[in-house]
Amino acid sequence: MTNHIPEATVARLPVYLRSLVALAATGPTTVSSDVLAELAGVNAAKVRKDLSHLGTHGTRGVGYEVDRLVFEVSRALGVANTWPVVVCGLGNLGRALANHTGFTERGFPVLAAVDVDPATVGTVVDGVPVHDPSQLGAVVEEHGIAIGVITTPAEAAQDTADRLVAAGVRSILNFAPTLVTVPDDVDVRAVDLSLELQILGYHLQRGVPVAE
Amino acid sequence: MTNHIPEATVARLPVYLRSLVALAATGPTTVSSDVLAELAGVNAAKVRKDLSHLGTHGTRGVGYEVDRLVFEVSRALGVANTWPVVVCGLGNLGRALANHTGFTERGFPVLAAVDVDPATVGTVVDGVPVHDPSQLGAVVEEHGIAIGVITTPAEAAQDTADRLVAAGVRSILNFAPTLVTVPDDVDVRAVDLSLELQILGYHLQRGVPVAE
DNA sequence: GCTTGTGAAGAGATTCACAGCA
DNA sequence: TGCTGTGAATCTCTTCACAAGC
Repeated sequence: MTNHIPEATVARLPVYLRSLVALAATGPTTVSSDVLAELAGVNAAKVRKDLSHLGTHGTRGVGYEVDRLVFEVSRALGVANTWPVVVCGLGNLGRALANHTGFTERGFPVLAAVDVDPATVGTVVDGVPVHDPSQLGAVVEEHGIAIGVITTPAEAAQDTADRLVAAGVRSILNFAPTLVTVPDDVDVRAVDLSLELQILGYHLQRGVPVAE
Repeated sequence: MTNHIPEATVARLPVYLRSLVALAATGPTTVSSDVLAELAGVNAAKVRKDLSHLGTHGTRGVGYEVDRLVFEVSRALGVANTWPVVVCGLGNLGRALANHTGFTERGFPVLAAVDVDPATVGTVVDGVPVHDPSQLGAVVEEHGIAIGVITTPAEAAQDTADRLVAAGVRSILNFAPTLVTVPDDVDVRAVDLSLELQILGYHLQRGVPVAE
């Protein structure tokens, strides 16, 4: 039932949710696995199997009720929760993320930032107060920070991760192009922008496109 | 041999390369699969199997020669090539990426940008000339653009992708939170920043950390 | 009719475990 | 002895295909 959703499915749930919300805005009250598959860019069997992990009930011959599906996917993802975020490192990327409206919209408000630059510490950038890294503990406690985003240079990433962990943060999104090591009970996801380009470059070089 | 490297391996090659380059800077001339595994955050058997796809030759009892491995991984990835990039959409994220030094360093110089804002079209932002979307064809031709990065709002993403494809671009990195549909011979990779946070949020809500 | 839900088959990736070699 | 290279086993995810039900 709702227990133990495979990781591959979890990674697709936000995509379904996105598609369903967009669909709901355009009218239809029910949707078939075929249509949802098209909207999400996957195949219909996968949609059905994924949704079956939520203990959903579509109607044979008809499809799924859109509103109910939005509710069930949202609940599975825990979208009702709000998880405050701290952005660590206000370079170009950090600033862009601190200012990214999509985060707040989806329940991930950026409530604080930290940076080593004494000139920015103490100021408010795009509505986000900037603190010194040494203050992370207090910042996390004050704002109930649940997620740390690392946008420092690679050299500072591990130190930043250590500070986040020490401050009690157990979820980290790491944009620095380096591995960060954390205790087992901390969840790290890495996003390496250059890596994505390198993968595209690999295919370009081989002249072999990949349908996706 | 060098033919047909599994996608999962391709996705790890840049990580190995990153680790190897960092390692080379610190001294050792050889590296075992064990050590490389540690640096890259994977396990040793995976490293060996991945490298075997490159037709590498380590030395039993010793390990791999670092320089040679850097060369072989680089060649497999086609890192010697330079792939010019156009950034489409100069919002916060687009600006950050246009200005991202890591791209140029790794062979993906951002040579042009496009944006719908008439006030920025014709100007140069952080050394990158900004054009009108209608000029994409000319821009691609002039700079030999190989990769298009989409950082527009979701509503404009499909239109932008269509223009890129029409201009002859066959590799797209899509940051817009929506599916873009392209012909089979075009390679699209999607990076959805909110999606990454939603996956972290899922684990938070379940209280179950994931070792990674 | 049409579409779900799901066992079973298939494909791919990971890990094991060990023979082979320096 | 130490470490690679790799078949075999295992695990995970995907896809097929069809019975069940509206």
